[in-house]
Amino acid sequence: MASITVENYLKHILLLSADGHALVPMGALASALAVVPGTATTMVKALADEGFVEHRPRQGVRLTPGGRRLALSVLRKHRLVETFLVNVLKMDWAEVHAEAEQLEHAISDQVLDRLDALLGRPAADPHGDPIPSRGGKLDSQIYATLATCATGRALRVVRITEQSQEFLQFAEQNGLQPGSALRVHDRNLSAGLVTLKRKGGRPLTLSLAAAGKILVAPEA
Amino acid sequence: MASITVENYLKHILLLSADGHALVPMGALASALAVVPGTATTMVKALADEGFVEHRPRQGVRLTPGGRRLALSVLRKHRLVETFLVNVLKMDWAEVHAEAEQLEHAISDQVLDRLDALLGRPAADPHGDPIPSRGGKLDSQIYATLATCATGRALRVVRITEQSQEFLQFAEQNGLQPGSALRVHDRNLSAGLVTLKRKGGRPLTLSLAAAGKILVAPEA
DNA sequence: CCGCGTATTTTGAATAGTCAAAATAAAAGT
DNA sequence: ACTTTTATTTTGACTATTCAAAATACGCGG
Repeated sequence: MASITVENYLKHILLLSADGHALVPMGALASALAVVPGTATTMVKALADEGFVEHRPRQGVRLTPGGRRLALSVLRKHRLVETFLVNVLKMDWAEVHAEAEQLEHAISDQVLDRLDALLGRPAADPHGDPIPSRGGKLDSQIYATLATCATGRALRVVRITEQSQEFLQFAEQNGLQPGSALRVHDRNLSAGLVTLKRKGGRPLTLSLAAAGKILVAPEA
Repeated sequence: MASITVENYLKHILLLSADGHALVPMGALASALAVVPGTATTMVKALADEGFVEHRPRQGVRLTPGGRRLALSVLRKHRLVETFLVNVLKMDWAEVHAEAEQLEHAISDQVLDRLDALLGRPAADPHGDPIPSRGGKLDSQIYATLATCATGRALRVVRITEQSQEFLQFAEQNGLQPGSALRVHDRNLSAGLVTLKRKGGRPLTLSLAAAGKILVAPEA
């Protein structure tokens, strides 16, 4: 059985690697895990010995197929647990991340499967992040952000790419949950501001930095 | 934060201590936790340093009020999680113990409270064991067992005092879940056998040892 | 009171994961 | 090319938890 620590390392390598092939630099991994860089190096070498990752010294780490499989199963647990906490226990969208961080290591595949069925086998969690399938497929579509999409078109919020309480709470209070309908009214690059029109709401102005954290898709 | 190991030691001391005042011998604790006796001694001394237990060398351990509080909160988590797994996820009564063993250390008080509400604030788990209240009260009623109760009276199964898969499965297959109605038809101490009549079922014969693990209350 | 068996404690060593700080390699600037 | 900066790795040490095996204390039968 992989320890909680091992599961966390693998999950974060997966999350930082995006295309699943790029090398994740040690520094990035260490800071994601809140350990000093030396610790990450030591641990990554141990993971390499166990066949979970490939370590290119002074360049970074990459998951092996086996490591990826394990990482995806942890991520699946995390996102299904989040979905459960929000949809069934009615917890606040912005605060479930920390809870899931613990539960993802304690839940068995059996329990997870029941939970999945109870939730109706959802494809995405409440933040809009895709949930890996049981078979380990991750539907990673590329979306535009409010900072980059065309103005004027009808859009739908797909996902918030930021885990912090503050930001999620801010998004929620301004009606920017995944699923919300809106359009970009104006974008002023020199001022770094984006103005939105929400369906039946007052206009809202965001900084370009914040807008870049909100993924959107064109309204079907 | 108490580690998972600490939580487990405290929980088992609570479970082995019954009246909450008796000293738990090291050997019993060690075997409940599946560690060698020396390990239990070492750990108990550490727990004593942190104020969770009182250690009487060569006699045993006992929880301090602080240790008891923590132990009860772990036990509450364990039993509410079991209830959730059976009542909501429809898992098998006999297999939830091991699952809860993991989850009890990963679930926050906040999540637990929502779960408790979802379940209707139950007083006992699916095995019939009482669930400690949020305030840390444990309703520990003394029940008779099938090995000791009066014969002929209408009874109801209250609890199975045995965690093993085999036994729970056996009990389930023979209609001996908490709540089942039955009466003791005959008890033969010299042969070590107890014969039951279940409401609308064929008679069933149990060993005295097995009968002693099934707690019953007189039918209201 | 003495020796015996059993439960408990001690001692020494191992493992997993971590940090601090020194050493090193690679990248970047002049 | 030479120096500086920055990222990574190494080294030595520490904590929590565990085991194996040796030492010790306790209660019991004679």
